[in-house]
Amino acid sequence: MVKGAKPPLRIVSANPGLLSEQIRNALTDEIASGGLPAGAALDEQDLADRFGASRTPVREALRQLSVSGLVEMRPRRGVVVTRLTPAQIMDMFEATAEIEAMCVRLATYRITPLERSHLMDLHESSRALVDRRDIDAYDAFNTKFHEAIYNATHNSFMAEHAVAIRARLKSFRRTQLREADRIIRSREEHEGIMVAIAQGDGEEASRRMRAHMLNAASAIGSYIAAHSTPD
Amino acid sequence: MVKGAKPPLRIVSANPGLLSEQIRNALTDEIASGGLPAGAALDEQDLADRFGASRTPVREALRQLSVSGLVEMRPRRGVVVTRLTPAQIMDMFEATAEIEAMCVRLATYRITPLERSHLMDLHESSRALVDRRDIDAYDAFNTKFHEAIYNATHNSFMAEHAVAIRARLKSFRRTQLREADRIIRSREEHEGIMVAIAQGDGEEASRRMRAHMLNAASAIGSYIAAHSTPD
DNA sequence: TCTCCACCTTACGTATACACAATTGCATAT
DNA sequence: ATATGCAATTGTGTATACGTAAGGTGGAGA
Repeated sequence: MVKGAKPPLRIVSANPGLLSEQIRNALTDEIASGGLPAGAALDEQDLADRFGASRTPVREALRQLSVSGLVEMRPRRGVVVTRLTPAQIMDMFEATAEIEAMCVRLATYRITPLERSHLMDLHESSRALVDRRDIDAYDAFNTKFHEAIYNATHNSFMAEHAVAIRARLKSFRRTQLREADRIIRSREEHEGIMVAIAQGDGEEASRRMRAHMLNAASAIGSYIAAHSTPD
Repeated sequence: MVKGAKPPLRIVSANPGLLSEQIRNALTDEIASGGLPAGAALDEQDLADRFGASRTPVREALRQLSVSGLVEMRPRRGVVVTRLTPAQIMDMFEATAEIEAMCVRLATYRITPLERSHLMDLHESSRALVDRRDIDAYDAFNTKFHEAIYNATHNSFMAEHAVAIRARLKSFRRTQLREADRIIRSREEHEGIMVAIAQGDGEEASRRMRAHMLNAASAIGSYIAAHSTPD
């Protein structure tokens, strides 16, 4: 392996796969995390330079992101990170609330004992995070909690869609947990949902989930209204 | 304005727009209509030749279709029209039923008098189509009927998603109407939904819509089971 | 006759080149 | 000084070229 001094081809954990896919994932993360703020112009050549690639894979990544709605393409006028109006954001939160409510209703009727046990463990684990006010960890837990519910619907199409929509709202959801004591109320609401699931009352779980999501939405509603660009 | 003889900017009905977009729309139609059956291999050069274009716009169209789930891309192994398992199809129909039920519940509470009037006219117009057993016309009406309900949610995000999912299932839905008398029962179910909407009973409208969609699903369930490839 | 390996063909992934539309800046006229 | 039109520049849209991985085919060995 003496000649192995060549660049180690770092197929270490996950092979590089398609360049366009790497770029797509990187851009998705940057947009979701707010690194690329809404309205930011995405110059193809700039991005190509940044990723050390040519424009072709960059273009393909941008085309794919436009289908997901993360970016907007104006023909011949470039690509920008989608800038959502407060009304659009609220529409998305409402849709999310309804979809989550739907998922938890189905999940209540279909969850397996093993899945329910896992979900309860997950919920229990969040107590420590709330006590520590560890917002980042709670946010990560929150995603796992909700995804566990999606999977318990045993409808992979629905689960995938729910995950996609949730990811789409990621950047907005994080701000909401910083609202005073929202994290505490969030866990209390989860508690109520868990009780309803344990009782096998899908309708009640559904109502509680909808309220939970709408609470989260209104927690950031004022934030959005206050910080929305006054264009 | 004599010099106004300049080219009239022909944004008349639809300017040609982007080549990749034209190709994407064409492929979407062909897949939805069954012209390109599930499992069909999509050779980039072949498609490029067919559309009189180069591979670049074809590739971009295919990348976009893969995000919508209409085609599957295996890196370095080509693109094929997505072949859904019966289980996946049923998952999609169930999800559609739930989403439609959600939409009609919201729509019942939010529909404007004008929209309700339009919806009733639309429903009334379907009687003649059923009498004539005009399946193609009824299918077209059906799409308008359901989309009118989506729009009545006054949540554009939800409406767009519902339209997208409905389009995704188009090729399956059409077969179902050919089932004996399904078209008659379909209209009867619409009737029940309209009554619930008129009474302002969103929950009832929701239940009826779910049943309506699940009836449609099971109407083709046996068809799918009978015709599914025995791989 | 079956299996395995090497070679070849095909077509995908990426890079690069070119054409043209849109925007921007400046000059000119009102 | 403001508005309007022209020109230059920038960057997108499409075409083409090239490297290479995946799959097929033929031959050789068992």
